[in-house]
Amino acid sequence: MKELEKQYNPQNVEDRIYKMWMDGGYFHAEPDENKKPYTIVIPPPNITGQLHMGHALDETLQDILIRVRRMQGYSALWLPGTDHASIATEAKIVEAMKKEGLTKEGIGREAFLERAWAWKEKYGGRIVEQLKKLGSSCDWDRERFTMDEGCSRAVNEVFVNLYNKGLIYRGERIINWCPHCLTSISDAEVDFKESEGNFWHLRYPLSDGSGWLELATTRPETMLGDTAVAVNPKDERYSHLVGKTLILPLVGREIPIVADDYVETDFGTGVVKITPAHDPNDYEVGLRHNLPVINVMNDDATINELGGKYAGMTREECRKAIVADLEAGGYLVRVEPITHNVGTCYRCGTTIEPRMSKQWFVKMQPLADPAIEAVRNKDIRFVPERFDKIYFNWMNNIKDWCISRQLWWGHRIPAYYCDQCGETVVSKTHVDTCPKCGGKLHQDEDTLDTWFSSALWPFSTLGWPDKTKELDYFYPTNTPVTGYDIIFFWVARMIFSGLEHMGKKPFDTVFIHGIVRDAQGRKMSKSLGNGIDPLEVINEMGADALRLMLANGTSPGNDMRYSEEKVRACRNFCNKIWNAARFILMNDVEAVVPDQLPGTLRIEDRWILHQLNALVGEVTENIDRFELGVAVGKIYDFTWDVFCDWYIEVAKLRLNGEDEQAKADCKQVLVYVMTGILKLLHPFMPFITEEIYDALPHSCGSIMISPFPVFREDLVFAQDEADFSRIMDLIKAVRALRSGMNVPPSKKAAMYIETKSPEIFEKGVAFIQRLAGADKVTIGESFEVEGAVQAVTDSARALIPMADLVDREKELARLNKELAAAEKEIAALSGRLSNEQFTSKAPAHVIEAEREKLKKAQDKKENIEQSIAKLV
RNA sequence: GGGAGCAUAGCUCAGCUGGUAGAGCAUCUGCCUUACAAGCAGAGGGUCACAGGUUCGAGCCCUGUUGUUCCCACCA
Repeated sequence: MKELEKQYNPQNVEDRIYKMWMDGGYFHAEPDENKKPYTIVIPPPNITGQLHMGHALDETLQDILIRVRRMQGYSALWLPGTDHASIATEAKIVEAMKKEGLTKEGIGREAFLERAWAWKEKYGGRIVEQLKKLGSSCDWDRERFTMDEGCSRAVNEVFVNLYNKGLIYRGERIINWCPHCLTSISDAEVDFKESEGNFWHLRYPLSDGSGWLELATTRPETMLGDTAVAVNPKDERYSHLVGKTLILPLVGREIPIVADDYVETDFGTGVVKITPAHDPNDYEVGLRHNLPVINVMNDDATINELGGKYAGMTREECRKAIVADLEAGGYLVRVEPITHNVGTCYRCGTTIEPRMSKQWFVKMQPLADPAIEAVRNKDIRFVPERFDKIYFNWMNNIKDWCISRQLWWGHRIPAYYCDQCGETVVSKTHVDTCPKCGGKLHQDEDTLDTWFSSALWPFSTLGWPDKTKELDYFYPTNTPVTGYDIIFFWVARMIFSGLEHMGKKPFDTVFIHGIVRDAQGRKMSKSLGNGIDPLEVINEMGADALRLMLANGTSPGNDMRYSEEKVRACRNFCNKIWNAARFILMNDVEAVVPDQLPGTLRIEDRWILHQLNALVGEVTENIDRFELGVAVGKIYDFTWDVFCDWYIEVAKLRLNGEDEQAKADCKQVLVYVMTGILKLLHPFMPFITEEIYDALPHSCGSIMISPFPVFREDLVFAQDEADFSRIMDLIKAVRALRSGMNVPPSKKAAMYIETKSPEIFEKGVAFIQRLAGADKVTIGESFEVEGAVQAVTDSARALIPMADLVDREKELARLNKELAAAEKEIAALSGRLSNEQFTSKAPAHVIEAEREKLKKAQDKKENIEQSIAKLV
């Protein structure tokens, strides 16, 4: 039998155990017709990423779910992998090249991609190694990468299918442009941030010299591209001007005054300058009124040659110059400070420039409809349910998805253009020659949005478009686990992609969690420097302590706060289990047969087995309902307050005794209950439970493949449970009494127990002696004891002769206080029970429970009264 | 402008379909009781944000108010 160290030391355990699991192949899942499948696909972390608390929470929750199902006999597949993260990775590589004095354009596409793959080889594995530190039981044999061959094939397949169905198209639209990343981004990738700005009130002169029109703008530099000014058609202030023209200040262009409903009469001056090339709303107005589109900016948001003397300036420089010139020209009326929302790039934070551009789009409406229906009819369910509203809101208002990126790192768009005739060919495989004219084809230079490939993750990773046995068995998957912040990016897109390409939903339940904040409730961020490194926490406290903290502290969909005290408390719990195990092992349990109970059970055995069994039932239910925090909280309480504080303490009586059979029986129960606890706890705390399981007599090679406990009718012992609780109540009452009188535990005293149920307390004599500081215990109906203090419960009175300590007046006061409390309870309960409304309307089990409580309160009151009588 | 979450002990949070409030940490008292001082035994501490309503009964359901956090839309 293995010896356990005095204190649990995770550093000595975790890596060794993880290796043992890997060597055993326990993480690997295969299609198995004798088992039910259970599948989770990991939200693929970025290859550039480093493990942070958000991952730690996400992975912990997934690992809990997958380990439970695996132990319950499912073929449980947790499919891992990483994301190429086009924009983030490319930015990092460009950054690194900059230090070498190189640019992307300088080295060219091919050389750049070589570097990128080298980068992936170097850093892509880092995050994977970090996931392992958490104990993640991913099937590493099936690890995938969004740009590996299979996933890339799926991407091309999807692109071509959607194109052929008319659901992917290329077009010139106004899109979100990041002047720093130099690429388009999707609507979902724009972060609106509140910022302080100005409302510049300008006046544009009428062409006929009859006066001015005042308007207000937050972006004066865009006036270079103005092609109209709009007013509301119902606005009587301006109706006489509609159709007239203005001379655009500084530029001199003649532009029309148009009427459009888009303009609100009560905002600003009720006049809007229209810049179709640089504002999505203006673009719409421009379409309706056939206005020219004048793009005055370059890719990097500097002013282009159409900007005349401002050409070459940045947006910011141009704004200053224009405002100064407008003021000098008498066109600036006033400047009004204003706070407004500015769109920024979610990757780099640069202000987005809306601009006209030719890009590829996914037509969303036909894809969104079935995706909405799947959630509406509960085919796919969000946990917690409220997130379906967020999903509906997004899906119902969805616009076409801009999927092309002006980046090199990613899936290159499988579209080819003919240099001769201009024909567009979209093909899964590389093509060189134009099918129409035989001319030379060149491939589109752009790549796809990184989320385009992650949208296919639940089936691309299982081998689609091939019909693999894995795809057949593991798809639809079951439970993606992710933060509410990526519902749009990932979850929504997996739903419509799965429905469209597989014809089946990608999963049934989306388990949503919140984000991990710092101790003050702030979001952890690099700029604040308040991030906590999970790896450091693991080093210091152990992975199990961190996992327990994350699991215990979370309720679905809600944010949580990280605090070191919480982890420390969990670390202490690890030590508690560890020491309970040490205690058991100290008692030479080699002969114990695992998973078996002794032929004869004592009252305390039945009590603990009843409690454990009830716990198993409850915990299983909680887990099925994704109430993981509640589940592990219950196991925690049972382990500490029930098993350690009571059962182990009473077990010592038999273990220290002479009766060898009793000793053996007790060890059997100890190991049985301990093993039950370890199994329940294993999904939450895999390392320590494995280490202890291995040290105890056990029946499986590893706890992670041992069967999860199930509720058993034959382990319900309600009567013993109730009887033992009565004994415990008396012990607690005596302890409280002694503590209140500052009697040290070492001071033993005789005890006379007056009770109507002597048979119960006869069974508890030894426990009372050990745990309530009694030496000789006598049980009967009534005793005459001089100078005794009395502890009263509903089923017994304990008289303890302590003449030197008894203060009659104090005793009387204490008992009267208890009497008053009992009477108050009786009044409340009997009031309720005599209320006909209550007895006729409340459910039977509630009434029964109330009667039971009343009975106990009355018994207790009677007992207190008798105790008082003895004092008088 | 639309929507959602949160508000419970000094702090951080549980409280599952309404049955009469819990944990961890902190505080106080007493204990080295041979698994554990990262521990053991006790104790104190809450008009469950506020105001109404439904109900025999509300922390939980409904309405409104306040505070707070967030999401979406977007303000020319």
